[in-house]
Amino acid sequence: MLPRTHCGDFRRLHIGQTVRLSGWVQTNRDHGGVVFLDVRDRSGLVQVVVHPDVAEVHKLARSFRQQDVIEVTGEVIAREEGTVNAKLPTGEIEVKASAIVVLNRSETPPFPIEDDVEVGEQNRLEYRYLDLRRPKMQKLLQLRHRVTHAARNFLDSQGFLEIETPILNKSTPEGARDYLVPSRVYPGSFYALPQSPQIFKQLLMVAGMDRYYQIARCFRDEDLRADRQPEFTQVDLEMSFVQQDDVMAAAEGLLRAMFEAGVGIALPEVFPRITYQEAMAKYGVDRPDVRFGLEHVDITELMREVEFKVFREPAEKGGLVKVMRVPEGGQLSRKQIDDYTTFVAIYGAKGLAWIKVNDKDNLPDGLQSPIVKFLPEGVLRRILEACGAENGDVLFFGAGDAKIVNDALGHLRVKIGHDMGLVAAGDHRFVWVVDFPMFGWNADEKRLEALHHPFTAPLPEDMDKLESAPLDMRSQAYDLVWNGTEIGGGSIRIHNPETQAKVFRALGISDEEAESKFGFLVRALQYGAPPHGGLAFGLDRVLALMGGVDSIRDVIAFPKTQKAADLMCEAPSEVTEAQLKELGLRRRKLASDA
RNA sequence: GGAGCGGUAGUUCAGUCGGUUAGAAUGCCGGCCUGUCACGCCGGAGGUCGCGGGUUCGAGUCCCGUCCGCUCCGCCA
Repeated sequence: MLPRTHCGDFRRLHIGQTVRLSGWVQTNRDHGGVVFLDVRDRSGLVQVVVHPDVAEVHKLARSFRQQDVIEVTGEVIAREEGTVNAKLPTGEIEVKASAIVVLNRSETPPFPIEDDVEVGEQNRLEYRYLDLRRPKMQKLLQLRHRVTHAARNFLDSQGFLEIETPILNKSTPEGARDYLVPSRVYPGSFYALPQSPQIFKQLLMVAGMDRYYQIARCFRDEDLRADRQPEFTQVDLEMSFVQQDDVMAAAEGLLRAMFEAGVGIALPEVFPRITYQEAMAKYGVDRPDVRFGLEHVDITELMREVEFKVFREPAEKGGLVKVMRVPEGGQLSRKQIDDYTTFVAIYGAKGLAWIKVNDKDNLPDGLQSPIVKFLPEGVLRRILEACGAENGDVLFFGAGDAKIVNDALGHLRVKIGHDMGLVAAGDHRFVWVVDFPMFGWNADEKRLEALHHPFTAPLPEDMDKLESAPLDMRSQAYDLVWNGTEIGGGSIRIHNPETQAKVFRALGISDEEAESKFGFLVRALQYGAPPHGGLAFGLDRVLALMGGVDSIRDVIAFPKTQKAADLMCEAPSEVTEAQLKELGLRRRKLASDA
């Protein structure tokens, strides 16, 4: 029996060699005398030629349809570098078939199994096994394999142990909504699927495992986006006896290995860092895209004295006034500016003030703007100086609540950066964002909440602010940002029980509550927990960016829709009355039951 | 919870101001063609215009509701 040859292995073949290929019939063209079969497997496409003089094979070959599965035995009669036919767009090899075995027939597929054919998402997801047969999807899953394989190799080489943690967990408060699994043995009680292996990896550090990693599935029952699925994968790691720099260095090494394997690009040894505060000030977001400028300038102080209420009131009442200079933005049409105004409204901005700088040495007449008449000449001059305006620029202003101003101008900055072609193709910029605030303010519940998670260690020098000024406290948390997308994040954890108790109290978690919800962690910290910290990469996001696709669905073999449904197997689905009864649950009364 | 876009042949789409029998491309089926490779030529089949209701002499088209897909806001420690 001949060894099977992958279509993509044709470079190893030589003319005259007898080969056996198997795969799917991509096209079948019959030209009266000769049948041309394009046969594809995951590694490539070859053209098989069946001559009428091979009678029984010829008759069979004519009957094939798209996606029939066949096995062909034949002689290699041409290669691209060969002599017979120099142009073979279907592959670089031509095989003259002497025998064909039909392994299976196929229905006509519901959509073409080809790249560059627009197919609706609904069809792709319902027939995912056919969608995945397309070469592009094959390549994306191959990319995923290479990257995870490289991650495992790298982490293994650094002494990390791959350890699995439970999928059935205790539900914890805080954080995302849990997916719940009812317990049969304890009717009325539930497990929760892990939002991340966070607590378990900390317990593994207490357990002396020193360096842990896991390519971990995580579950969050929240509304979805192009970059958010109900279940997703993290490359999760944790290290003992380390400080922030050690974790970041390990993460940089890991990412370098993943990048090299995934896209063959060598990343720098060390990634630049920016503080959270600086990121928010310059870019309005905690995940800055640093491939282009358009930085923000805070002019709140300048606005305290002006008459213009729209700018003065935020300055007086703890809000924010920012300007973003767009070089050469003076060419923007009124319609484009109106579109940007509509755009910032998404983020709650009530308007978008602008000034076109026609002649900066002639104030105020050299400025074209609906708001110039409200601002004194001296203030205008200082605004222009503050942002370094030149003739031909446009300045956009945001004024109001700090979050809204930052959201609006932050997103506007990215949009204009793309619209004006400031983003160079193939440019990859990584930046660490460090010194995150320890807490955020939950206005609805009127309490502090953990910005990262409640186990994150504060910066030691900020510890004394815990009672006096908790919102000014910074943590030892860090995020890694790639071209404006957060691809990973982590922190140094709290490793002594006293500090952990203080942080719980600051978060409004009573000692009793802490005991009932995190008691096992607190108890573990009491038994000599080593200093530790770690990080997790969002694998799906990393792969989507590497693969140049817009949605993480394209790098997940069997993803779900925006409403968290699996269109292929029709999950979720109702279960039988008997199953529910065993769980002590009752079927929800449906309108159709009435 | 909210905003926007979409749903018409197997697929991707067009369908004007509400007006005759809802079209195109591709795929599919049949026939022809001795080297094709987006092959070509001839013929054919294929439609619950997402679903329900309303307005109208008349609805793919207008209105209301609803379901599904996508993008975004909220949400996502």
